[in-house]
Amino acid sequence: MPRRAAAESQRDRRAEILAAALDVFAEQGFAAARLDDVAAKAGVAKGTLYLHFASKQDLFEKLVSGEAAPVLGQLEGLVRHAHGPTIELVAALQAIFVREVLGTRRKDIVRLVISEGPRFPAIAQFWHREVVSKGLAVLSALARRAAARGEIEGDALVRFPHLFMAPLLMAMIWDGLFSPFAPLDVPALLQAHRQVLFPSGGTKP
Amino acid sequence: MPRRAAAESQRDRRAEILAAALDVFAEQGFAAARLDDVAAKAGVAKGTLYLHFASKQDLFEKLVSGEAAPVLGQLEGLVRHAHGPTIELVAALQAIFVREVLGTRRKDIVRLVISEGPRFPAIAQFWHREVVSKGLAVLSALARRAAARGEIEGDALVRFPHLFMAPLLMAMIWDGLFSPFAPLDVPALLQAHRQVLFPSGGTKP
DNA sequence: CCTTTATGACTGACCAGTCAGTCATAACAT
DNA sequence: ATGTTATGACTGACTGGTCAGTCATAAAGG
Repeated sequence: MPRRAAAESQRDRRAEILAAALDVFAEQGFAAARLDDVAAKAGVAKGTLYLHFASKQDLFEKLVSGEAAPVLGQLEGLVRHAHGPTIELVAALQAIFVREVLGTRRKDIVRLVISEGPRFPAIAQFWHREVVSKGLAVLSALARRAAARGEIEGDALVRFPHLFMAPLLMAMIWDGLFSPFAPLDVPALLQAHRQVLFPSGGTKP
Repeated sequence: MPRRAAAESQRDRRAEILAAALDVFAEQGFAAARLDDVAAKAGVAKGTLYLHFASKQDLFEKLVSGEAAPVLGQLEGLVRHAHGPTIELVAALQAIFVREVLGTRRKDIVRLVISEGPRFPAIAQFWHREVVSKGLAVLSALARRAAARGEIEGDALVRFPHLFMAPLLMAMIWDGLFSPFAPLDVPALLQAHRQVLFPSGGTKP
């Protein structure tokens, strides 16, 4: 086998293991997850896990630290090359979040960070530095743009872009907890949120 | 010991065990929590736990199902006997939440429900029925009141009272994850949220 | 005494992590 | 081409430690 192909199959293996690990960790949580299950789901022997990751914790940390960048990139690009009413921009950002996070297994990563983060300070810190603070900076810029265009009043959203995120976070948690017996109409929730954020319908009052 | 006193000391024991269990479960999560630790912290032997609870899971379920009612009662009372601008009512509700949930170990209960709920459908269902849906009903009534007084526009908050709760939820999660290295100014966040909800400052435009 | 309540040593299942051994493929030799 | 040796990814039975739950025994209460 040429060196290139070997390196590729190596990466594939690793990716398979990470995918299996996501399944198992998302379903069981860190402590209850069994590496035998991860190995079985990945179609490898347990020993193989240890050729790619140093320990259960290492596997977990690699898993939740791996998927961060691309979505943030999309958001940043959208805001940087923005034109038109900010309410439409917000709708587009929300749609990206719904499609790329709520609609994929990335939501499970976020839920794992929320659930297990308190016991893994390194993960919490990484996520705050690499994801949360960057995301909030983008949203704050968005709020500044809306204020400059006269679409919103006050500096509340510039100082606390968290207020953009909060309903998205709630949707994610609701989905994990209650959706089997009390589903939440997320698009309607987000539309309602835009109504609240832009009471005049997105135009200068 | 008269029957009354015996029953009381029985209840005290139980309360001590539940308090210790909250400490341990909140710190470790369900799976990693050790009942030896709970017993030690409660000052009893491990066998004693099984005189009060049938199993680890039973203890956990009793723990997260026990603390729900009183706070909701406060909220309901406040809204029922309301007078004055709704923005002040909202500020009062938020203050209750900060004092009675964020400021106590009740926040740990909520975090446990969020983290472990997906693996304990009975708990998720109980909380949705007894806490979440009741809380949302109160908040929806609040929104209807504000709309009737002309303090807000549209029906977004009536249909999705979730939008009241979302920042409180975010504050709770942020506190558990990031507060050691990136504390959040919760009162300022909530004030900003009120600014967004009541753009005209709480008076009819 | 006799009942109720509490104890903590014990058991058995469970699981992270190990490591001696296998085998497909690569590299080299003829 | 064909045979020979080297490599290292992969395997899975095994080990040692952990912990939920039990139960024979002891204390406390009346």
